[in-house]
Amino acid sequence: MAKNRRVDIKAILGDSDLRRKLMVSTIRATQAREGIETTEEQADRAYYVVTEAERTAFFALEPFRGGKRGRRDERHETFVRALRHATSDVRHDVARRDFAAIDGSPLAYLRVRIIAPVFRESPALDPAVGIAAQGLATAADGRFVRYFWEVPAHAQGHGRPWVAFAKGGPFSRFYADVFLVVNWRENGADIRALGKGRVQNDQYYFKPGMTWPLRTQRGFNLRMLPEGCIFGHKGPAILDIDPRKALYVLGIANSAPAEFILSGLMSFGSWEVGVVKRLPIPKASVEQMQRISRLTQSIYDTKRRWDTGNEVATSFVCPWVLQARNARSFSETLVSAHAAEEEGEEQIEAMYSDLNEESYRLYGIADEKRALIEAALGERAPEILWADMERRTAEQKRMEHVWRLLSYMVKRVLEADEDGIVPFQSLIGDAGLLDRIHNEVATLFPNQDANQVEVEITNELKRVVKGYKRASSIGEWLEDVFFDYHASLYKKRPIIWHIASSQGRAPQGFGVLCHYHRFDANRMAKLRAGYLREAIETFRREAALANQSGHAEARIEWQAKLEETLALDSKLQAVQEGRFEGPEGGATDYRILTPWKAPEDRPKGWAPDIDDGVKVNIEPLQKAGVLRIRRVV
DNA sequence: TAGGGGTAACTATGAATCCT
DNA sequence: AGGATTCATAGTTACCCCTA
Repeated sequence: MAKNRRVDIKAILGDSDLRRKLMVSTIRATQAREGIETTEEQADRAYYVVTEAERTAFFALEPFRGGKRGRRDERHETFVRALRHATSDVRHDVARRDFAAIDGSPLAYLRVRIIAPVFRESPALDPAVGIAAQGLATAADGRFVRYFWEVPAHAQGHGRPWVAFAKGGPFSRFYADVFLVVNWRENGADIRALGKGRVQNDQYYFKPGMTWPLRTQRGFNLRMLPEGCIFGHKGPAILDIDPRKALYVLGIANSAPAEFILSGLMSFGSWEVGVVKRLPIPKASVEQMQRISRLTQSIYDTKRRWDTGNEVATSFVCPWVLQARNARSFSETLVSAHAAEEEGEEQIEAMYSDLNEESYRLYGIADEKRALIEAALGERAPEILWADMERRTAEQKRMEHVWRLLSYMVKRVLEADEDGIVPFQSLIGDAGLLDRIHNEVATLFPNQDANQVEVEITNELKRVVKGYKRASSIGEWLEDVFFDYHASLYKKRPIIWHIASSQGRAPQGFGVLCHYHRFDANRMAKLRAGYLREAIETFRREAALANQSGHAEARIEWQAKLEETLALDSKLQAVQEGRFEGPEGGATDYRILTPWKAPEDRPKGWAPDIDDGVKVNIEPLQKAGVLRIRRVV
């Protein structure tokens, strides 16, 4: 893709000579387009008048419009009086430089001239093709909103306690995963009971439509809203759309000319409902409509298909590298995953460019005006397939693929495990994590030699790539890198918890991975009485053995592991009991302190309520310092 | 009640700088 | 040199309030 940097506007405007030169030539060019010959001198004089004269007058005539309560329109008279300074509070003289400070203001008049015909010829989105409305505001998102992975799948869906919730989110046109859920027990009884939130337009909840993030600096971006979701105040929606026109509207609204029109309508940095309602939707022939719809559908499909490889998307199937076909080695797999991404991205770029072409045509905007619009829009956010990895190098993407694969294998191991607790080292009757990962490799790469794949994975992990911690083996990666990566992939709401006897990259005497969904009071007891007890006994035995056989160094090593693990056990005991001393919520308060629950309703000891979310439940473990990384939330 | 608006705070990122 | 830390910035979110 060609790199075209934007002109440094600030530098030009900061230099008065440059500014003058630029403006004088622009004035002459603009006049010439209207068929008026202008000499350099004349243009220079005009420039002097509007800039050096320093002030621009604004007249606030709106209050004199009349009409409403049978009052006469007095704007003319007021205007004349204001010219003579006969009235106050009507005329406002504003310094030119203040005016210029408002982003885009120099283009406002131009904008009106360009888009006025569009408004005359095309009906507004609402009510012509659908209705636009704000949605649910919980007023306590921390209490009512979760990432979908935080709550069990069987509790999610329309008619269940947790419902998919579209509330803005990162920039993405056409398609965006709805990765949040909102507590909608008994029709949102808890949210309504709190009384602070706003349950608005709920007759439209669960209907299919489109939604957009209210505030984004990267431009207007509309996406499909699947059936069965609730939409939010800051994630408003367009609903009740004729299904035959839905894709057409989605395509048009995401086009460059639509963004230009919308940005002319917005007064502040929000794509308010009122702004989107007024977007003119051009009339189109059946063929034109089909063409736009086809392009839109293709971009949507491509983006959605890509998301099936994203572990933290609701549509996840398996990571991208496992979707690669016909690869004979792991490194070929990586190459093919990258090729698939590049190909998809090229396709959506091309389709988006076609869509823009078609949209300009439908809006009746010809080349000359189009050039002005494109200049005003500047460089628009490109269509990107792997948005999380925008502006990353091929090396970084390659490493990300490797980490995602390992992450997926850990997830599978934890989900398959009967108690959801997997120790790093093998204990009696329980294979260690590394062995199980090995089995996963064999299962997931049935046509390749598992050992060979592991060697290749290890070679990848050894590479030095910016932003990725180097690891010299899969085991090291699992111990030192996995949890940190998992916590950031899962946006500080990890569901696999790495409990260890030491933090950071220090070698761990003892470590386990626990699946948060199943890590209840019983599993905590089992962790201590089973896994930890067994490790402690082993370390004690080995220390004694080493002592007997005179291996002083080995004895010291086993002794250190033993002490570390005993310390871990006593920290876990504090969490298990919900011990607290000192001030409430202080550093030595190891209770689960659900902020929205009264002290008597909070869990007693380690009895986490999954509905309270990861943030609240992981806190005591973090405080006790039993997690592999110091800070998760 | 619903739409609109202001702004502090948070978060991710990347460059610069410091530390070992 | 490589990692950790700091700082600045842009983009986004949370919270609160106003008004028709």
